[in-house]
Amino acid sequence: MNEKFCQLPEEKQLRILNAGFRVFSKSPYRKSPMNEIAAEAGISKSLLFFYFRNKKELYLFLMKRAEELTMEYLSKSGCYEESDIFEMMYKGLLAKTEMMRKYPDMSLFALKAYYEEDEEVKDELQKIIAPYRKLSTNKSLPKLDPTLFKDGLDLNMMYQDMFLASEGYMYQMQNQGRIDVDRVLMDYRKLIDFWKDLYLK
Amino acid sequence: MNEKFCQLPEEKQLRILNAGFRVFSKSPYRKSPMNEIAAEAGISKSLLFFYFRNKKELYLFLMKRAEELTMEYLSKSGCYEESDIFEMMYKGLLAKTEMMRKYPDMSLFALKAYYEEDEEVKDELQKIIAPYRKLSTNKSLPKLDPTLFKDGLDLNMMYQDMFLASEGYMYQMQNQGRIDVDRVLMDYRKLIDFWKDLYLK
DNA sequence: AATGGTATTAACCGATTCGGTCAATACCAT
DNA sequence: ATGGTATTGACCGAATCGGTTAATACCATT
Repeated sequence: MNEKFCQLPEEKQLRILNAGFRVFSKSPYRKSPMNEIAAEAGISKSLLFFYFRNKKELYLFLMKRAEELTMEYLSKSGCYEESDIFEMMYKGLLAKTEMMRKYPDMSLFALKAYYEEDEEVKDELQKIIAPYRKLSTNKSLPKLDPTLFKDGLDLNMMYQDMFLASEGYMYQMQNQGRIDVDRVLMDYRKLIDFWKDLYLK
Repeated sequence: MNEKFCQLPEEKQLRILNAGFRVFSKSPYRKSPMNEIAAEAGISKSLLFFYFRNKKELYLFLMKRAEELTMEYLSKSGCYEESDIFEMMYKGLLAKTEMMRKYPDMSLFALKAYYEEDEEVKDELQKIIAPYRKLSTNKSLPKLDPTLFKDGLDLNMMYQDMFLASEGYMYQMQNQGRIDVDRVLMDYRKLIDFWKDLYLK
């Protein structure tokens, strides 16, 4: 990546980043042309090639950024320090919605990159993705104090229920073109409170 | 579509259908080449053009088939006649998993087609999709007998929870290359039973 | 107004890919 | 051998691709 790119005003950087996320999220690597990205960003193809030597460099740069931003937003959300599992999930989704507000296509891009198999980028991509992989470990149940929950409750099933519903939530959000972030958050908050009432003593 | 296509042995028809679903589900219409579909199906491009006059015809044919098959599988599952909401959801997902067994990429194809905006197919596509649209109305709560459920339970929230978790389930399934259908069904059954225990009196 | 450095682009290139055609071939029963 | 059918390789013109380069627009300083 050309150093000049970092010196760009943030608004322009964002436009280019999001254009890249957008185009690469809609087609596989090979089928995602640079001129489309340039057009989407409102700059010429030549300028895009000035900032990034070639397509591969741009693609890997985007993946690296996606990983960095995800880590940053998640840790900034404080969801890791949260001991209350309900608030932990809420903070997690809060972080994701804020990311979607600023980078609407980043998570879709990352998901697609996760399964990208093009020889030209496959190997180097995997190295960048590695930290991402550990992150998806939160499918499994964290440690909980059983005395806080209703007697006889299967904590594993409870967590699976909540985890899946959250995934479903994100899924629904992505399949909507425009996202009313505040509305989404309110709905999710209601769901969390519903669970608290349902599961806690 | 050429009449000869219908006279093909089912195995070969299936190969071609699934190849189409697969390729079109990975890229937008414009970026999905016929020769890739042919190769995936194990036939020559010429033969594919013998069965379908052009790309547009194949694409629209696939969408029509996807819609027919979905309707067929769903009504055959008996989920519409089911009065027990839990069993209704189970039967619904059962139908979907059976579809995924036979047509692994069909639902992804349909989802992508849902948002396809290419001028070449957009208008005619919308006509075919119309029935599909009504189907997604089941986001809203069906009528339920409140006396069956635990007192004070917010039925609307309950349904939203279950609906979202089911969506999350499908989502997870699709992002796995190969699907262990039986395993998936067993897990979902456990989830349903968990809900029954949780929500019913 | 001339200068010079920087940001940006239009025009171009060779290679590849695309949708689609068609004449030729493989296959198979008679 | 024959004749019909299923299937393909080779080909076409047009478009698209990644990438280069020489030219231009822009802007502050003199």
